[in-house]
Amino acid sequence: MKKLLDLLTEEMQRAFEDAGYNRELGRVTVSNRPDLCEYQCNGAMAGAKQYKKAPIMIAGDVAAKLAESQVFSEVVAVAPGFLNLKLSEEFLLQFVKEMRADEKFGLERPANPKKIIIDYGGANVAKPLHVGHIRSAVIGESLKRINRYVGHEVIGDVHLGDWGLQMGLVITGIQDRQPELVYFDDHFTGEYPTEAPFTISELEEIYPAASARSKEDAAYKARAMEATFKLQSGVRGYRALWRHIMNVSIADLKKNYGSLNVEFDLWKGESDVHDLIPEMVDYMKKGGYAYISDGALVVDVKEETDTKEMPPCMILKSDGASLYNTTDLATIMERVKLYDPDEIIYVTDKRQDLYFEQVFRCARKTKLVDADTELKWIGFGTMNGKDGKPFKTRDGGVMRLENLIWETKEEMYRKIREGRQMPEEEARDVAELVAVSALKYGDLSNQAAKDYIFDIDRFTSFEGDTGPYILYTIVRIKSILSKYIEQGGDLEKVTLTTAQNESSKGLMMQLSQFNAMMQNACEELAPHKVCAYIYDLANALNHFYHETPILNNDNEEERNGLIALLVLTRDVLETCIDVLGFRAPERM
RNA sequence: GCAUCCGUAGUCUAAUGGAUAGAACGGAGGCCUCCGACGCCUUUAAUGCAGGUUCGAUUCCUGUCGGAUGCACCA
Repeated sequence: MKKLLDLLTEEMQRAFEDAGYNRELGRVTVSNRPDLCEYQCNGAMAGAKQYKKAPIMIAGDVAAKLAESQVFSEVVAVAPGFLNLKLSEEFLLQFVKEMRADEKFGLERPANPKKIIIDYGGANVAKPLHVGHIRSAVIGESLKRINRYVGHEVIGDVHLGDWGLQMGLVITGIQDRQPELVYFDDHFTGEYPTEAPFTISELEEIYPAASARSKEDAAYKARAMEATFKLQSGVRGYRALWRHIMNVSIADLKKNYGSLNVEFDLWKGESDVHDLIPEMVDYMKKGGYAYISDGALVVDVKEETDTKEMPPCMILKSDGASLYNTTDLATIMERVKLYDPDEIIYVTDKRQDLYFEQVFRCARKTKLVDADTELKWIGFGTMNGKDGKPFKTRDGGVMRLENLIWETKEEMYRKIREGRQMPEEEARDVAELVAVSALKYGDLSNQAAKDYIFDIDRFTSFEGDTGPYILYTIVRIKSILSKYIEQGGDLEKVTLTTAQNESSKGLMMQLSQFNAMMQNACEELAPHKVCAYIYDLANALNHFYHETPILNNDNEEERNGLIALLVLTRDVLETCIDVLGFRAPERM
């Protein structure tokens, strides 16, 4: 189904052509002066030079050709040359009816659906998620859902940090605590226990302790590096222990991500490409791409047009060890081999800008990916505290994601309790849903690249541009609809009718923008556009609700038409929050 | 030092080169015998600075000031 603006533009272009002007001038946009008109066309001004004619004259000529239009109910040429447009109610009704009949509300399916891998999350094994992980998870999840909704095949990969020195540190830490474990007995040949010798909370103590010690104690660090080496070279006991660390840690990560409605299709990590590295390095050497510089193996990625410094992409450190670049490049190689994606999207901190530029250039130069595979990177800004500095706990430490979520839920629970009578258990469940909406909407409503301030009071407020406000609006609609059903109505049997007042027309016009908005949000990888849209839609709904008696309307046909409009609004809102990655309760 | 990104009401945030820069919070005021007032309506206030391109610039270009970030053996 075409986009409303395209239909309006076609009509306008016909008029420009009929009036003897270039049809390309007839582009219609949503009015930015709603007090004057609903839509506008500025083409007459752009054409003034070309035709050596006053813009208002051109606009007048075009307006005359639209006097009988079925699309516009009003076309006025105003100084200096704007065409102010009002939409025909009948035309709008037809459009919204078609939209309602379509499973995806008029969103066009992509001509060539792409296979897209999204690499997001950034979790490390054996380290708890902290607030720094929230943006990648929330933005990545939304991009996955948006692309999937639009019709692409999307694979989300958490891409764990599960193979570096950190694993050696954890293993060494475990060895210190429990040196008697069979995993450290080189002569042990039997089956290793199926039960992990530690819990997640022990694991979470072990890593920071070991990490801190290694920074002061060189001998300890050497032991950790030794352990890392033994793990990577396949020592049986170390691999078995590593497996336990992975299992315990992944179970915990799934729980935490799950509480944010974030789900990954793949739980791959750096370890998965370990065996590919020698092959890749060999390939890069043989291809003449990689050379030794200061002892390290690097690939030059400078281009002549560069204005910024572009250090070479390092493949192996001077001690021969691999690093982040190595596994990321090997992962690209593996992904091409296993999935042959059309596009890979990385969602990371924006500080990694230069790094990904290097990796992408290196992957292209060395032909790990072919020319038509797109590599994209979305860099997001920092989540700051109210002081404008990176978010910290009250005592200045790094806050765990779990605690942030917990605090938000508690705050939400408190607000729900003070505002409504609701059974304890339901209040808890609702608080959870609303808290997730508060966190995610608070994050996603900003452009990803910008830093933003995490303000729990603002995010959890039911007023203003917040997740809870959106949910409130949905719940409000649901409340009327269930009353309608109680009164014997049937939601399956209602049909849209022409707009009965300005506010219902406004709501319909807002609804009609859905397909264009979603397509644009997908192309630009911009969840904040979905947020902006549903905020406007929620406002249009509340305004409409206030102006228009619905259940109290005595005319049955009109009442049903209004109910149909509510159903459509609810469905569109719920579709949008679903792609943002949260859900609405039935009551709140 | 070099480079990248970003500077919009008191705060937070939006705007393919188009009209009087759009919202939110906060401030001021109004609306519940009526479908959820966690709502609605009115009002207050902003493009860091200086140039340039353009009929027209928050948007493009140059300079400048301010902030964030990056500049090969971390991820």
